[in-house]
Amino acid sequence: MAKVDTSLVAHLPLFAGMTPEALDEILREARSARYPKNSAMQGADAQCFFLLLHGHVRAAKTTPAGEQIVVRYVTPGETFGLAMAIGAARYPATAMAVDDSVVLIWPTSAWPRLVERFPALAANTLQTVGTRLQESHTRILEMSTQQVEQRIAHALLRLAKQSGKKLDHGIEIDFPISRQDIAQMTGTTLHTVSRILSGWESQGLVESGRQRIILREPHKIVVLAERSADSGAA
Amino acid sequence: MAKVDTSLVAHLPLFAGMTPEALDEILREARSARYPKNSAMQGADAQCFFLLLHGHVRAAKTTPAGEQIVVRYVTPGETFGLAMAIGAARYPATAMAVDDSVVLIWPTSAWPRLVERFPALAANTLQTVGTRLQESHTRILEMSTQQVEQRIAHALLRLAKQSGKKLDHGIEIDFPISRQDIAQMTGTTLHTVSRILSGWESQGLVESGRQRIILREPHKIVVLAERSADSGAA
DNA sequence: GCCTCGTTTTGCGCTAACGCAAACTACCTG
DNA sequence: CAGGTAGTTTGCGTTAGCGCAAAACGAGGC
Repeated sequence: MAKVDTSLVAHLPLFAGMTPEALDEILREARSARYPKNSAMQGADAQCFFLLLHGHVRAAKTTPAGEQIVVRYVTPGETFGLAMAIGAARYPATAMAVDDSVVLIWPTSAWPRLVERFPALAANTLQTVGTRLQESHTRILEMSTQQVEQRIAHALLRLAKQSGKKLDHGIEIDFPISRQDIAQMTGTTLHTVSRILSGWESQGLVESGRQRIILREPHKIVVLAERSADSGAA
Repeated sequence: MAKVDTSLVAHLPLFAGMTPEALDEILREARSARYPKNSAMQGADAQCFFLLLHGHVRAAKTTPAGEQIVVRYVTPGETFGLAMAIGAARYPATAMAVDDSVVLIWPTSAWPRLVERFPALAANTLQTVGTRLQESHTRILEMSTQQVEQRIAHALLRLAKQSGKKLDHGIEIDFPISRQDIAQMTGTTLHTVSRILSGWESQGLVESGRQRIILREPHKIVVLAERSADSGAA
């Protein structure tokens, strides 16, 4: 098993406040793996937890009826599959690589030992889980109070912020994402997303194509996102 | 400052795996307070965190436009106002006692010390925050895929489960809750909630009045909750 | 017992968004 | 290069639920 270069991950919030030796010890328990684009990453029960090193991962939750929602897109440096840290035996969501991805993998069984030995690990994880909880609440707030157009605007701005590639003529979302995906992030249908993006495209706000979106006028999209339900159109 | 009886709180998940001495030491840092019905419990910045001993607390989040959503109802034994544990300087939500309530209060400043001294505290908190995160995701899933009637059914069943008082003719939700509150939990309007509850009432599923709801036929409400969008009506 | 205020109910019109269906397009495969 | 597949666009009819407004109700205060 190839050893992971600590310098690549030392700066991550997960490892904040840890000595190089501690980090080294933690990394020794991990193995790394590569997942090709569009491959599923998890089985039903939570035997591992992951740290994404490279690529992009989509975490989604499925209804009994088979409909899906996107819980989040994981970007490099983030952890996922933390079911066991919160005491769940099975993953609440499924993960799938949307791009060729590289991850570090720890067996779930290592977690209790690691936490006991390095309490900062629990504290750091608490921070990130807490942040995600707040983001969830924000999302619930948006779904409760905003129209679809505003929600899509917010979703795209968030994606651009966390995975945006700066171009000279805008910001491109740096992984393949379909209308359907955006619909599943905002609680609507791919049809509605398509209509709205088409509208934006004809106004020059975005440029988009097959699984590809470029924000040409991020500033104007911010305005759209913040426009309250009753502020008049056009 | 009156000392808190450890036996009242020793069994709480927050203190799982702690010695009586540790518990005692933690409780020594807390003070208790009583909040009358309908009083606000927090200022803007997160100077304290709370453990609810008695009563019921409503945690709500407000939009820039002044609309509110209910994040959750806190039941006795649960913590709230944990902003600092996740590194936030200000509360993301506001708390208000919906019943006469009694809480334990710790100063935010005590948290880092407590966590360092009792690592189990962080681990336990991680568990509860993680559980809440999952509940949030479930709520997002419901808002994305279910109709209002199903969402209301789920919300009431959840309330009944966590704060239901068993009567011989059903389950009563054990604190004052208005149509507006339910609307803010399910992402709809008080009008729609009222209409749906009226409908249920005329079918004998519930009995309700001013800030008061009794589930008369919990079983049938479960059926309603699980009915998928397309399953035909009556 | 009467008054007042907050909550709930209900009617009515409207529209944002869905759902279905069909056409179109880009990409990948053989 | 032809064919197939997955993603996207668009039209059209429908409707769940909103928004407004007014009335009815009920609880607590004076």
